Formats: sequence, C-alpha cells, structure tokens
Amino acid sequence: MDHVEIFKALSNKTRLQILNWLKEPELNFPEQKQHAGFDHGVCVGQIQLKAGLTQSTVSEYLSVLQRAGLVKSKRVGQWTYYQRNEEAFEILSQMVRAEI
Amino acid sequence: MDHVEIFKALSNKTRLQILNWLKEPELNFPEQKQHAGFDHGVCVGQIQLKAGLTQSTVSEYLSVLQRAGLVKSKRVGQWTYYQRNEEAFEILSQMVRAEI
DNA sequence: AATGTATATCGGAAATTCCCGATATACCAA
DNA sequence: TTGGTATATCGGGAATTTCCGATATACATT
Repeated sequence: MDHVEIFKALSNKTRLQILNWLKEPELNFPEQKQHAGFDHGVCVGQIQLKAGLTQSTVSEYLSVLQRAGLVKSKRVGQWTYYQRNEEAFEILSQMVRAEI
Repeated sequence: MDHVEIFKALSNKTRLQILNWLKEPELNFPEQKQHAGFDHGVCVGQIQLKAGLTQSTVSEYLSVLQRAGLVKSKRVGQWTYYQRNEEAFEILSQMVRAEI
C-alpha cells in the first residue's frame, strides 16, 4: 500500500473520527445492535448519522479508508458493513517507527 | 500536536523522501561533510539539491515538517540545519498503535 | 556601506480535496 | 413488476495544497 495514500486518508478530521468510533462499535453505534449486531462491523447509515455529513460524503470517506487498507467492508443484503483492519494499524505503526 | 496536521505533513512524496534522507545524512548528503559536518543536521541548500525542487518550495516543506514536530532546526550563521525529531516518530508510532 | 550567499516569505496558477445534491445501482418486499 | 431502502457514483463550487518565481530578510565579507 502506498504510504502517501495512507497518510492522505488520515489527513481528515471526520475520517479520523470514524476510525476512532469503529474502535468501539457497541459504545458508539448502539442502534447497530438492534439492526444486525456487530459481527461484520457497522453499516454506512449508522456512521452517517454519527458523522452528521451527507450519505454521499460518508460513503466516499469509507471508500477512501478502504482504498488505504485501513478498513474492511462486507456487503450483506442491501447493507455494507465496515470495520477497522487492525492489522493495517499494526503495520503502519511499525512503518512509522522504522521506515519513514 | 494536532494529528491531522501531522498526517498532512506526511501526505506528500517529497516530504516523505526528505524525512527518509535525514535518517542517514552522511549517506544522503555527502557534501554536507565538507560544509559543516552533521552535528546540527543538514542545511536547506543540500536538501534542495537532492529534492530537485526550488529553494522556496523546499524551505516551505521543511517548515511544514517542523510545524508538525517531525523535524528540529537550528540556525547557525546564514545556514539553517534540519534534523529529524526521532522522539516525534516514536510518539506517532504509539499513537497509531493505540489512539487512532 | 556595498555586495554576495542562505533562507524565509509573498503572490499566484494549476491541481487536488472537501462536501454537497442529484442520480444510479443493488437488493428486498409486496 | 412496482415501489422502497441502502449504498455508490457523478458533477461541481469552494477551499486547500502544490510548486513556482519574485522579493524580503539575515548574516558574512570586503
């Protein structure tokens, strides 16, 4: 994964917030429990509500995070669930320590 | 230090290269040895030569990196020497691992 | 004081990012 | 098939970033 693309994905307050919210889905997206549980992550609509931006913007931001490898997604029916890719953060942490 | 500002500073290929070059000043800036040694880092002119961009652009990029806390500078005579702030990378690595 | 060198700052054109509304696509239900 | 819901994609105005040339500032030398 391209380093610049990762850092660009992280260069936005809302996208950093989304990543942070996804650290504790149960806490930050309580409605998701009624909806479908947290097995595959949180659906776009829940994230959009919390972010307070338009649907198109949030969908685009999630794509940016995914292209950078920072989140994983899974389509189930009409919903797309997003969750953090923790391995990517571990690798990024090592990269910042040793490569940059 | 603001996280977004740090990631923005890292969201540029040339700035990432500069940081990488400054990991091994003796290797990447051999002329600096004749000039003044590496005690305080590498002067702007050497970095500019290596980057192949204009003096104003490189000076600006170094300011961006400094505002993000990623490099330190020291003015000596008419030269400004820049070096990496290794502590910042250690903190950033921890932040990526635990906070983001 | 006058000139030369190193760096910083200013002003701006082109490219990119931010975020929106509108529309398209995918899936589900009746 | 028709209509409804969730998400993705498109087109674009405003803001920001990229990188430049010109100029300002700081210091050293003569």
